[in-house]
Amino acid sequence: MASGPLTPAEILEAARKRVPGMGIATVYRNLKLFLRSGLAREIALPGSSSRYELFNLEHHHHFQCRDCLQVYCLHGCPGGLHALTPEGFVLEEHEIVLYGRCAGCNLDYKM
Amino acid sequence: MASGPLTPAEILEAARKRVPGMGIATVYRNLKLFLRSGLAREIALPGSSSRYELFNLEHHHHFQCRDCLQVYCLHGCPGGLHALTPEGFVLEEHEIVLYGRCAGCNLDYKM
DNA sequence: TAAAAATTGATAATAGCTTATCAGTTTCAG
DNA sequence: CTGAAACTGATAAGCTATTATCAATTTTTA
Repeated sequence: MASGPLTPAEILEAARKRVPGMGIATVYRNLKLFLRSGLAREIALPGSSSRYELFNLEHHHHFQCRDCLQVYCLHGCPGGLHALTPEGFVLEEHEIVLYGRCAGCNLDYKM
Repeated sequence: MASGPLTPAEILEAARKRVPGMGIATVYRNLKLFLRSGLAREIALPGSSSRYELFNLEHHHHFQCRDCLQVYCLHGCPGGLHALTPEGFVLEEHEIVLYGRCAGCNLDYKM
């Protein structure tokens, strides 16, 4: 299980550990099917190409380390987002991304 | 004042109302300066190119309409994000994006 | 005001990601 | 088996967004 959503290139790299010789086209092809059928969703972050994750996971959010750029899944959700929604708007979904420094990079920094 | 963060193309379009003949290169050039000096920040959303907004605004978040794709600024912040941050991680910033239907599109839908 | 430096718009070039193509292979129904 | 349909990997092609280039113009400096 991945620690967070993956870019197509990362998906390819991971898949090749089980299916050596897989091509990037297959990744994009299946990704598109997964997205269309609602099995996966796209997470866009500044500075890199979109990442994707399976949509059968518990509702959660993400943390990107400013140092190693790794994206981690978090547990839980602060809630209270309806309070931000303007009059007349309908809130359907939301995405929260935290930015900072992960434990590993934070440690490196101190040494 | 814009209702939300703009793509480079939208920035160009807006700027040309005041400075006709401005080129896209100038937009990117100045955007890069703004970003480097911390005057502007980048908002990435799935499906479109990054949007940018001035960073001298009150802390706030965004709402994208699934219908017209317009991005709106919201007021306020739910807080409580430190509770999501794993042990050993350092939280520096965060971004919240709500998705749904804006008042205008919601109205159209009902008619 | 003259020369140097900085900025501009147009557009060519680049870069990166995504899709299309195609021949070879696999799957599967009959 | 057997033929049709679906799928595959490699790679060419396409597409967008961004950057580099360059001559012309504007601004700055002394």
